[in-house]
Amino acid sequence: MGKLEEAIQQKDFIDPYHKAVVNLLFTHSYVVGYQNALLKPYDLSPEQYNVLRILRGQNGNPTTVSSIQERMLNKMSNASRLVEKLKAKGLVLREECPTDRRQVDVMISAEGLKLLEKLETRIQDSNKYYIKLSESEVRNLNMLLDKLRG
Amino acid sequence: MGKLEEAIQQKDFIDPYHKAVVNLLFTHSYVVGYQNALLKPYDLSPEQYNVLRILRGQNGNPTTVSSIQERMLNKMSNASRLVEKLKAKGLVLREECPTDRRQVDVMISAEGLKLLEKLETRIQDSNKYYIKLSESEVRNLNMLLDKLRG
DNA sequence: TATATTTTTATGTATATACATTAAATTCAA
DNA sequence: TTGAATTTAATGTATATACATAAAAATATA
Repeated sequence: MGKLEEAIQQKDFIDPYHKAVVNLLFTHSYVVGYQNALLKPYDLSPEQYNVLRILRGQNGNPTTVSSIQERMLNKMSNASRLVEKLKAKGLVLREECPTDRRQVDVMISAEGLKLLEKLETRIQDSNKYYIKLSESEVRNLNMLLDKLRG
Repeated sequence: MGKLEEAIQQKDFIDPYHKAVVNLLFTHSYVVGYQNALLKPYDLSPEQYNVLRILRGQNGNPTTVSSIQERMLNKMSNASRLVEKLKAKGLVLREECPTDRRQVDVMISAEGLKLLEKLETRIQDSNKYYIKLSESEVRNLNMLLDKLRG
């Protein structure tokens, strides 16, 4: 795969910033491709997997839909419908919040936890396989992405 | 925005590789948000804009749909329908390839070129505004993304 | 307290994506 | 040279995304 210019046969970028935008979009597609392939047998999308992880991070405390939305990777996505899908698969529990009836309490189910556990090592192996960077380079990349967003 | 852990209130990543995946998805959403906002008044999606740039890069030579597909940022997207949209807006020309009737020759139109030109400086300014990295950091990021894909 | 404003979730809708399938044209091979 | 295999583009379909709007409940204000 290698250099962006060769991968997409484009070389007339406005400047390195524009190239970075294209590079991010292209690398995103590369990563999501592997994620989809791994998660598809389990009938999960990458964002659904992420929401399950968000819920597990609550250590048993219920979370509202808006709180999930804030933490989602795709800000404009739709937490409500996503939770609905996960509930239909039995991976989360959803019930009216007793203190505020507008809100909805969402929790990961035992089945959801089991699925996450089953996926953990597969994902770890997969990530290391297709991310062709050393650990220090990955840390550097994380630092730059954090800084990029300011 | 800053550090990923704070931005999405998640800190239990499997390892730096997994964090990089999440960071890429999140940063992608950040970037695409700005791209959408900029392009929306012109009724273009980021990938449509990219295809126009691919076509301009051909310097007047027609390109086939499969060739566009290969160069697109989103490998699984649908070049055929995207070209159809751009044609409906008068931004590209499309006609049967004379030497191979399966193929379709696509070219950017004068109107398409004019639109790209109009967008150029806006995009350049916008990119520099929301990518909060120095030029050397951006180059470093591009290098790491290229290397990531191997 | 009654009404307006805000918050929270759900829904509507157009577009985009992922992926399978179809249809037509070309190339390959018996 | 005829039929099989391949290539190319288009279409079908389910899901996801972007964004507007609606509906219900809570809070603020007159």
